[in-house]
Amino acid sequence: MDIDAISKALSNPLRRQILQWLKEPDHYLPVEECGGSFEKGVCAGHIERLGKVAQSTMSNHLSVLQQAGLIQVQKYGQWSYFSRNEALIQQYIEHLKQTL
Amino acid sequence: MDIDAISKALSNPLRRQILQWLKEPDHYLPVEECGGSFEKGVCAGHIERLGKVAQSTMSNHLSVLQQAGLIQVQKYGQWSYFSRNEALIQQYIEHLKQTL
DNA sequence: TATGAATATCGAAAAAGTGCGATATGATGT
DNA sequence: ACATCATATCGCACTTTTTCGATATTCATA
Repeated sequence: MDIDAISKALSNPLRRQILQWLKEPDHYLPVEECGGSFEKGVCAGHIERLGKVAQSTMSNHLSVLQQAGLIQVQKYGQWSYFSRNEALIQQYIEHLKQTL
Repeated sequence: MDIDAISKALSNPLRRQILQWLKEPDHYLPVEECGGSFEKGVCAGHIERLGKVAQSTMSNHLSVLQQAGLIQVQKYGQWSYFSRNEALIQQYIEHLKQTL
């Protein structure tokens, strides 16, 4: 668990927002467009439409979250499905409870 | 509770370290030099000696932590005694548990 | 009042983060 | 093969963060 990478990833408001979107995608996104379910995660394009930034910017934020381990990617064809790494998120909160 | 200010404050490794030092000052600092106890907190000079950065740099980090509300200052004469704001720290962890 | 000690603030330089458009990559469909 | 769509990466500008030395402030004391 890379505390520094996680802390930095969480220091950006849009990246925190992305984690919220991924938590309950059906509250924010039309499930029909995502293969009928969010089981595999949410594809980058949908997240991009929610955050009002350029495609390359969003791609970069997703990459930062991924490198910190907070989200995972599964690729199906030309789509990238992002989902939260709940285990790591819990582990990080637990770490804060112990050390912060 | 300013989530953004707290997140940014915690995104720096030295500032996280400072919070640890303040958590158990007697593990790191000589209590004799601090008026016989750490009840009021720890004075800036002691923290400066632990972190190997310039005095102005440390002063700035302490200021960032303070503006986020994570630590408090009490001034006695020419000394500034810093201590953790445990209530806010707990509140922040609780917030993460709910929203992250 | 002059000196020193503890801390804060200022100004500048370097480093890191953020954002965008353009381009590249890689899969899909015609 | 070619055009298209989804996503990633590149190059660059802009902003913010980090750090430092120098200076200011504030209090204590000779």
